[in-house]
Amino acid sequence: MVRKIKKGEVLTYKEVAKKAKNPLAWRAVGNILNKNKDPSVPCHRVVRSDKRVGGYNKGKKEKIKLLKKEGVKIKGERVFHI
DNA sequence: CGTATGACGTGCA
DNA sequence: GTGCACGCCATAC
Repeated sequence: MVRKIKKGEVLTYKEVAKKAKNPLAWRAVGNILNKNKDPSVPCHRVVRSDKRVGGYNKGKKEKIKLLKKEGVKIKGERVFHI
């Protein structure tokens, strides 16, 4: 599911879980992503419902940097919802 | 199979 | 805005 996120897209854990199948599994989403450090999965495009970057296996800083590079506006730890 | 944990979310003070 | 507690699902051991 996360793999389907295109460049510049920013979905929340809830949205991902919802599209995945279980709208209530958003908690597991982050959990799985964390352990499954798969480069094929742009997990850095998944943010919290608060629009915060959340975390990242390589560090939230890297996550923010990647997002900004892709054209996502980020204010510190905050992400501008598109 | 049961327990513990987490890149979380929501509610309340 | 911040901190605390509770609840939820999937995974790991």
